[in-house]
Amino acid sequence: MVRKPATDQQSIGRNREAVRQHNLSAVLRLVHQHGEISRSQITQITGLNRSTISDLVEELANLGLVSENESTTREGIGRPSLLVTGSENVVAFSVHPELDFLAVAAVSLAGKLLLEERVAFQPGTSAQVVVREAARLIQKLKGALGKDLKIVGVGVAIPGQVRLEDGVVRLAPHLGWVEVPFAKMLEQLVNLPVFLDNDASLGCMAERLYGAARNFDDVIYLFGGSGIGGGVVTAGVQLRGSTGYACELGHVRVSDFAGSDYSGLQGTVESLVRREDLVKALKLKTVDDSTLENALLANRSASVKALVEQQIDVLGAALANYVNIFNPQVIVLAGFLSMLFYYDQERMLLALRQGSLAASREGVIVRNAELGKNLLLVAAAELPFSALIQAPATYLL
Amino acid sequence: MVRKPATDQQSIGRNREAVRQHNLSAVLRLVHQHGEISRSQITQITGLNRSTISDLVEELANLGLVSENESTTREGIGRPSLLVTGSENVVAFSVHPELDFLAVAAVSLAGKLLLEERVAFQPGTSAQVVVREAARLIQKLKGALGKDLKIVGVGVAIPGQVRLEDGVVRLAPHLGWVEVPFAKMLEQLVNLPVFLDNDASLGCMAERLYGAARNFDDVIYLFGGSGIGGGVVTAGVQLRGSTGYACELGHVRVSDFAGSDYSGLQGTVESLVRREDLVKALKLKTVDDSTLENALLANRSASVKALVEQQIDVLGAALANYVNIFNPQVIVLAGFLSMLFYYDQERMLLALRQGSLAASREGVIVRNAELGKNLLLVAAAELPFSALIQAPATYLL
DNA sequence: TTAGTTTGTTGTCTGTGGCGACAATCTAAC
DNA sequence: GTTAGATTGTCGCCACAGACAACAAACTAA
Repeated sequence: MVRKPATDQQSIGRNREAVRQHNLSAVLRLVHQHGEISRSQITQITGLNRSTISDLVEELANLGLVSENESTTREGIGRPSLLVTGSENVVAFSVHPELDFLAVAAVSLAGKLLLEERVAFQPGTSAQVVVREAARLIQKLKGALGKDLKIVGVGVAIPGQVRLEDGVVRLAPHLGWVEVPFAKMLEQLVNLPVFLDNDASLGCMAERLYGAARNFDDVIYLFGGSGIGGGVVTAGVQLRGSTGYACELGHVRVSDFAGSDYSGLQGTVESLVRREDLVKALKLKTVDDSTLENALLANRSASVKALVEQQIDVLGAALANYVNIFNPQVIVLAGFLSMLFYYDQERMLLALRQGSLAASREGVIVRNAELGKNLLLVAAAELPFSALIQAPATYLL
Repeated sequence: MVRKPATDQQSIGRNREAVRQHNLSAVLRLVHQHGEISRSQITQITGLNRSTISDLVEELANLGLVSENESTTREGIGRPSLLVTGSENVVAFSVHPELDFLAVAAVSLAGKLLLEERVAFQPGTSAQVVVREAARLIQKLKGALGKDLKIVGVGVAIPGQVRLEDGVVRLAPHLGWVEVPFAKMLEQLVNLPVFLDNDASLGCMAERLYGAARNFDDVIYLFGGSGIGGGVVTAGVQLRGSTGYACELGHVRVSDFAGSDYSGLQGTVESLVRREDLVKALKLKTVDDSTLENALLANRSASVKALVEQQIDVLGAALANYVNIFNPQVIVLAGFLSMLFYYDQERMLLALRQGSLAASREGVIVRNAELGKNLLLVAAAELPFSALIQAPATYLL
């Protein structure tokens, strides 16, 4: 039951069925994205007729995907419009394996994180064990959620490269996984469709839907953890590449420097902008982001300052490259990269300016991410949801 | 009458009109791309019913956009299908200003280059003069083409950055143009809608439609002339960026080298892989591509070899960056970059391998461009044609 | 309470694509 | 040359999604 993540595949010809499916899909997408939206808003946004929207919403309600409620707030003139809400009974599970923990959550179609479980792991735990544990936690959550549920599937955020077609983890350097058929393994245990994606791509999607890149159609997202991952949205569409391995923004070479990154490449951003170098320079052991940030801002030593500034310069040059390539509207920095930006905003922007073409960088906004650590759990659930939204009438059979 | 180049803007809701327009558009696009295509092929590709296709083709024929002819070749079993051809009476003009010449052509909807005019110019000629000359040549071609014409518009290939919305040339370093409202200027003289685009983007589009990247949906195109320009297609869509200045692949920094490129950026591909360095090293004056290639391959001096190999290494590293970022299916090298690839294919591929992630580069094909110097004239005509194809029923009023 | 506004509902209409039957026109085999 | 088989074009009819108009419902503002 391995399935591709839903891409907006539009066959060339368009027939009646396709229209109906598209419109159902459009309405459900609006409901899902807004959490709660009035019929009249749907009418406005889609451009369809009132009666058509009425019909579409009724069909979605019959499918058990949305529910209609009378508005509670009294605002505006005229008859109040009915509010359409994503059903709380339609849920997806999300799974997020990381270096030293595993997180599993249940998320409702309305976008609410219903339940969450976290388990600590030894670094280097095998995929086998992680999959088993994920399956166990999913069963546990399923039990806790009650009976009347429609379960859409499982979304997994992987810190590494994923083959989207069949959910194989090609390489997750920090986890030490190579060619792990994660989706297949987990599907056999939970008997649900499992979708995988790269964590940074999901982070990008989440920031675009709910965070710092909301309402932008051309976004660059950079996440700094143990390595540096990236996500790109152009013209409102997530960049994936021919086989799903695009957006390796951390592995872009910007220098002749001979040090190498986690994947053995030289002179890349990831090899020059390293969280562990900061941790080491600050003589810390802890790996908590906020602790690191506080220590960084409190520290006054020249050597630390030089290191940070060097990282800022490299990151700024990398951003300039992305700007020349993508001409984005907004660049969102997440993880420890946020600290670098906060540390000396002007310096980073200067490096960006120096390396980019005037026209390309015009109007570019650089800002820090808004969403916290639950980001990825909500975003991963988006994978099965988007498959559902793609084909609302048929997906749940 | 300035217009945006057509982007596949689909409003969220889909009504009957939109369906009809989309299907008309899809059929016309197929006819245009294939030049000549049978009804049954259209039926297969679109997935629509025979009778629907019949209806759609009839409507397009009534609009004067296509014509139907009986097949001349006798192939296959069953009743032979009617061939649908783009009308020869529907034409677009294309304009290509370069450093030392101006080319203007008339291209039919069937994709045939009907007529062409070339005029030599002094480098540094003002935009005013170029526009006037372009208008004169367009009028001349119009006169030569006869009476029964439907003229779709004018497409212009600019060697520089273009604001797509209103056709302003922001910066064309080799021409010495800054902030030139080229589209507006030309429209006032010829009274036709004028569309501008970057030359490398158009080259990319042309190679994808008719050349080395045919049938690929994830393409990177690099053109080496006096500078280096790029074009990118991802998931079948041309990358444009938020305001149209994306794909400046030549201005991507890959080194700490302090030399700067035409736009003053340091360590970029364009600053390290320079055609004029090759010309100088070979002690040539001529700037013809084939002469340069012959001289390069004939030369045996160690210093030239070192220079070429250095350029190959830099270009390979840049390609590796693009591969990590875009995960393409094919990389197409055009202009003098073709020579570098031809000179030592293995060396360039080695550099690519060394700088890219294994998964990202899997299956990537590197090849030279196929289309010659008329490439851009045909591609530029694509701009007004794609506006027509976007709205076949209404575009010509 | 009334006028004005906006929205939901219902029944009807329109237009586009699907479908089946039949004719047209080919190839292949005898 | 003839016939069987296959594919395609055409025509008439049907189904169905969305548009539209009229009316009812439910609000605000005066």
